[in-house]
Amino acid sequence: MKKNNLNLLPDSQSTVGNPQWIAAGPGCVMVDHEPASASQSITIAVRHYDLAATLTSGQAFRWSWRDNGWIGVIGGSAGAERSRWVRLQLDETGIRAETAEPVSDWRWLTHYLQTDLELDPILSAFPDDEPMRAAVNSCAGLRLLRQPPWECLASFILSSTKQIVQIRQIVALLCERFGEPVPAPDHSAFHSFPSPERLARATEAELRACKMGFRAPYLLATAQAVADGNLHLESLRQKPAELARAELMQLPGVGRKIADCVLLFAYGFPEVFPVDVWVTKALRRLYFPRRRPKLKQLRRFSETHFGAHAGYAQQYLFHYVRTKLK
DNA sequence: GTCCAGGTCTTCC
DNA sequence: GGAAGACATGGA
Repeated sequence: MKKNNLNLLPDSQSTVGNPQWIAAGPGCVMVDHEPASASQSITIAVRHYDLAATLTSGQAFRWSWRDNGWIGVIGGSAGAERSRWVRLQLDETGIRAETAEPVSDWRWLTHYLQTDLELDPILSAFPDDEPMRAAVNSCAGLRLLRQPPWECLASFILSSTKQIVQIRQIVALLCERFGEPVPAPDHSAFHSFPSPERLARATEAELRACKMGFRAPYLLATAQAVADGNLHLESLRQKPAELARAELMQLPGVGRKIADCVLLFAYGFPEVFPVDVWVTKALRRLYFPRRRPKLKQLRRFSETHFGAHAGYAQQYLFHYVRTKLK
């Protein structure tokens, strides 16, 4: 995986208004923004943030590198906030963000990117062993995003036995066909992630036409469950991880692994450690090279070995094994 | 052409 | 409870 070098990206200037500054990240204080200072660009001061690794490490599936920036659409939670087109660039001062329309409150972005999170205490809490040292050294600055639960849940239902590049294709088709248009520069076409209500009205055949195969009935039934109020995604935030996981696993097509991805990438439960084929490979190769522990044994090991920030440790191992140990 | 992909579900023992 | 096979599709 190609990493962003701080010196690679040009420090282009905004053509609309003056950019705002947010001081964030380790040792910095978040500045509160009042509606009076609406702007279409901002620079968020961060340290230890590998934007490329973070946006391409299999957490989110809608980011693409174009015109010297990372283009994406960030949606709100529970439909309460609109979706916005955004371009991100990393330079020596931080993450520069551009939007298509003026923004007065940028917390939707800093929350998504988790730019106010101090990374060092998390890395320091990892177990002091060779695999973790190697994983951290190979992708220092990798972060966990905080995604809208519905988009995260639906995307990971589509992820089963799919390569990340294919998940991206399916999600792109789904957004194009069922999402709402989102304002973007030059009248280019971007769409929101479709709501559960919209997908609940789709037919299985329409969903299959997005190349999701046998996952179509799972996505449809889950969209209907959420749209009908049988599962309140927002209420899961307040629950213990075990209860939230059990509720998610009631949904069709959602097993332990997909539930854990949602708990980690959308709700931010720090101790949750999703075990997929790559993490299984990493754990067996790095921690049990002479045995071949079963999935259940690996889960038990991961629950005790990686500590309070096991979720972060998992993402480092996942990215490490995918990019360096293939 | 074959293998495999950020799995889950059903069936069978 | 655990193993095995089915499920769609396309990249490598």
